[in-house]
Amino acid sequence: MSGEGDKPDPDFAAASAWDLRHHPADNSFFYATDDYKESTILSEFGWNIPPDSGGASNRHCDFADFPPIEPVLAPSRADDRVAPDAIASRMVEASPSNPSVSSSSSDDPQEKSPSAAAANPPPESAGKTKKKGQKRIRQPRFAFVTKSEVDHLEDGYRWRKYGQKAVKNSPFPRSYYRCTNSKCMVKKRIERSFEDPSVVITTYEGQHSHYSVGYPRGGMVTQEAAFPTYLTPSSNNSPHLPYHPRLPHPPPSPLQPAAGSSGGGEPRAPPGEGLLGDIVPPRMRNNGS
DNA sequence: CGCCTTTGACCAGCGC
DNA sequence: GCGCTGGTCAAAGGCG
Repeated sequence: MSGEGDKPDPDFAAASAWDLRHHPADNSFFYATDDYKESTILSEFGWNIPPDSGGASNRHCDFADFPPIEPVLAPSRADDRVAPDAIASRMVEASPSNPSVSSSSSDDPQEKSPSAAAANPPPESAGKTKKKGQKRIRQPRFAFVTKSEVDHLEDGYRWRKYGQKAVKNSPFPRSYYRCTNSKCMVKKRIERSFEDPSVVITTYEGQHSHYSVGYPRGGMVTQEAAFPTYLTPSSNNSPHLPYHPRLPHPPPSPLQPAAGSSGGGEPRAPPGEGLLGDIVPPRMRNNGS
């Protein structure tokens, strides 16, 4: 990372239309843009965003084509006061080739601690993760910056809100959600950017341990049932019928923030709302400096 | 009745 | 050691 913070990343320089956004509360970085060439740029990040997505404010992406989710940004609070440039440098470290990053998962030494069972417990104990005296561990995290009027974006999974906190330096509270699947430990945080209230920052943590969407009342729902209408990336102008993420076979897949889906997600989402739009990938590619 | 959100309290980690 | 902040728990209430 040395030196990365004081000179522009070639990729960043090329992507002049990108707007660096720093999420101070979590110390995460995002690149947001309205330029359609982002798809090309995103591909370099390992994200496959459909080029034609019907407008910057209602964009979807095909997460199913994503490579295995890589760890992320979001260093701990300890870095809160680090200058943005320095943080950007840390992001470079947050790559597979730099497992030293705190957010790394599989090789996180903390997983060997007793608390590992708490944060990554066996299925039968999922849901009751935190006990007094047990240490928290960080699952791999990554975030999306989306432009949406609603905070909670449909992503194909069902979530249960378990907390809300006021965020320092932000007038908007942060909401904490947990996957309702008892075997799934995935969490996500949702908050609005204090810089741009129209921007929703969704941070996923962990990997879904189940294949499809959640389990709506009445039993498990298959993907086909959950997504009766399949919209291709190029035809997803309708906000009512989100693009169906193509889930890989077989499961489980890496944490996949299935783009806009409504089936097993929240009970409902107002038409035109709650869909992942204007998605911006976290910068987690090693820029190979 | 079951699931969900809300909300205050509690805990852990970190900086000073 | 203290204070701050993020993250989580769990009870209570609401809703379909």
